[in-house]
Amino acid sequence: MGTERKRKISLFDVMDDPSAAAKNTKISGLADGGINSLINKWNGKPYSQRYYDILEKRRTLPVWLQKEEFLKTLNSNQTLILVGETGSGKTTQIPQFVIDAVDSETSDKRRKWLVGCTQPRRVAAMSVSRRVAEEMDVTIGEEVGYSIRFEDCSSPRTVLKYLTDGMLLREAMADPLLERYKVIILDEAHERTLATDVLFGLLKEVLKNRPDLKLVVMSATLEAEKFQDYFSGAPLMKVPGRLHPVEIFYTQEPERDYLEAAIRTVVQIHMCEPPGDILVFLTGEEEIEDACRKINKEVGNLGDQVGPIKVVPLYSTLPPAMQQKIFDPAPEPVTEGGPPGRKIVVSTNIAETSLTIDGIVYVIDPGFAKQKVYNPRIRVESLLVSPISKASAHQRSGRAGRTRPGKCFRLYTEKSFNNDLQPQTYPEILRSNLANTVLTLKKLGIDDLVHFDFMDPPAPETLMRALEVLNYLGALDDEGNLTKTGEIMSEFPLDPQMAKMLIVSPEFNCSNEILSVSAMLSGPPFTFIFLFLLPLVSIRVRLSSAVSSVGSAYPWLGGVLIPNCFIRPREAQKAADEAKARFGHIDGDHLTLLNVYHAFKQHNEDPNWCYENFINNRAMKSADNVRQQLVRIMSRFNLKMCSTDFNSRDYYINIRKAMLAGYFMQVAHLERTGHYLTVKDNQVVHLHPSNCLDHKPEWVIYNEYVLTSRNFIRTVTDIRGEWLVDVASHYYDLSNFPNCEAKRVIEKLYKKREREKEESKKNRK
DNA sequence: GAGCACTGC
Repeated sequence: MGTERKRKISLFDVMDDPSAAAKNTKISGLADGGINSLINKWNGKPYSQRYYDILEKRRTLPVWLQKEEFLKTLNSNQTLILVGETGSGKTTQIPQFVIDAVDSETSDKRRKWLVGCTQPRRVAAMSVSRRVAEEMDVTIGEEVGYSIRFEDCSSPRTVLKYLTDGMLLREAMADPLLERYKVIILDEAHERTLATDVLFGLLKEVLKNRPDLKLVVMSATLEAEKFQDYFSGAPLMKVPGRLHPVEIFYTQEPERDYLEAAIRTVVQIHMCEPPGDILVFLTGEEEIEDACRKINKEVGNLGDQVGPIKVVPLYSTLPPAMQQKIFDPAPEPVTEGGPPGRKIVVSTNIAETSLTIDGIVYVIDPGFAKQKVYNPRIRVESLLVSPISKASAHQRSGRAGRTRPGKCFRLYTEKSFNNDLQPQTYPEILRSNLANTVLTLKKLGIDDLVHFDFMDPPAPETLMRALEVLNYLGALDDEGNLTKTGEIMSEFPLDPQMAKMLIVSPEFNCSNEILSVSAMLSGPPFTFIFLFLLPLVSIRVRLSSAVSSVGSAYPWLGGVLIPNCFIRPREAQKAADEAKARFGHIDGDHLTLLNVYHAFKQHNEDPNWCYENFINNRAMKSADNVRQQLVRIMSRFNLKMCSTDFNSRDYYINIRKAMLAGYFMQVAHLERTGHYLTVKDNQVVHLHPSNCLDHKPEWVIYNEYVLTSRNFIRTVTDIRGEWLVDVASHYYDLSNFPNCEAKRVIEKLYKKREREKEESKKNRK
């Protein structure tokens, strides 16, 4: 042991590693020369005992065995690909290796350099940076920090910053060469989020212009060679993970009903397998709740011959208190020495990627997940239950081997796994509406999108659609160049339509109200579990997420997930509906949301008021947060905050007109047949039953097009046909309009306008 | 009269 340690010391002492000296001190009792090393070079304070305790554990991480190799490779290359499985320690250790190396070769001790490490999720950026600050024995926000939307926890002293990939993209908009950074680490690159994919292309350009910048791409398996090709043969390093073996079982025959098969498998495991918790992957809330009931019933029928079970559902919209239950221990045996209890977690993909549950020994994988697909032709996207990828299946099975050897039951045949599953899930950029992304790219100075070096180029049609939308919104001119309006739009963390509606809202004298509506329509109202208690050694961050996120991938409007501020508990649906009706505005759902926001403020943001009115307090707080951010951006561009007099007839009219100025491409017309057709695309759509209108308006704008049991438009507001002609005549240009009822109506409206003009002329004469 | 996989600025 001693020799091994000494060997390690000799390997690392090039790096001026204080821990090496500390080891020396400990082992041989030599304080000599170790005195300076007992001082933390980052903050000049003596190391705490805890530092050494953690260091001991850190050194056992697989990645430490390759520290020297890593630094050598990094030293002689501008780009490096690092592949590491779960438990290798790459997310926490590699960035520390990097800052040590940069520090030792920088003569300028004023340290005007920074190392950035991106994460796809905020929680990861926060928790990992906290952990690393602890490991380095510094205060979070000082030498080590993080930066996420709404929270910049870093200082001028910061040398290592964890940030979300989207945040780095935002920084690039202001600092196109990312000049603050010496090294950028793109972590979880295999997830291929929209932001990471854009960063790939951007960094490839930046590296050409900045020979002093280095890039480390960290990923979990499989696609590494693809990354290598993309980054012109950058060296590849592999770090082993640390997972227990997981035995994989397939079914002999394809299962007809995966839900039934999953439940059957749960029961069998519970009856026949040794103790250990079960994780079942299903596709959605309803299915999960259904499965939980059935599992309870079936195991209940078995009586006392089996141990007690605790069945826990898990999906993102579950209230946090309920989510917390996944960490409860398995139930105790009913009688002493009786059959042991078992916890059964029935979860969506959230457990595949974002969340880790320790103690899982058995995984049941039916092989399906809900995935978003985008069809640029009809500009509609929908959630489809579809087969997962091999990478995803691999990640799911890995969930069984966190604490000890486990088993994974795949409810499909081995042949099907080999032949039918695609290796990776399509990256988000191929499944998304790219209006927002294109706007960002334009702002980043990338003019030629066709020749932009995407790792996976999106369909030309998707890019064309995006350019078209941006042109209609006035963000791009006819040559495709960013306009002044486009510049401002790109600064808003919103989809282009919404950004446009905000920018023009002062002209309609209602920017205060449009700000509130926008905030209510955006923001992250999602509930998630936040874990402060991190495992000492390995910090888990999402490994593979073949079935991973789809960002701004909504039809038409490209990217607003309605935060449902209305709570509707199963046991109090009627009361909840009545409460909602009290906020209802007959002209539409947007105005209803405005009512809710105003009421929330009038009641001083009181959580009790929220509870009594079936309003989601978290969603409201989030909306308020978003609103504040939007206000700051508005002020930055001298956009006036104003309101029409509430008692004026025009109060709501102005708001509706301003909304139309952004959302004129999302209009539906009520046909004489009694159903709605979307304008120009002529898709038959239905008002979503959640709407609060008391009538069927002839024209509506809608915020969301959802394809479920029918084609629904959700969050709709009544507008007038005349406004189409007034506010968006460039889009409602009749020479470029498919022949339909709506066209004929608009034609009449134009003629009416003409007549009015004539008359007013006459009257003036 | 219906339902929401998961993220991000």
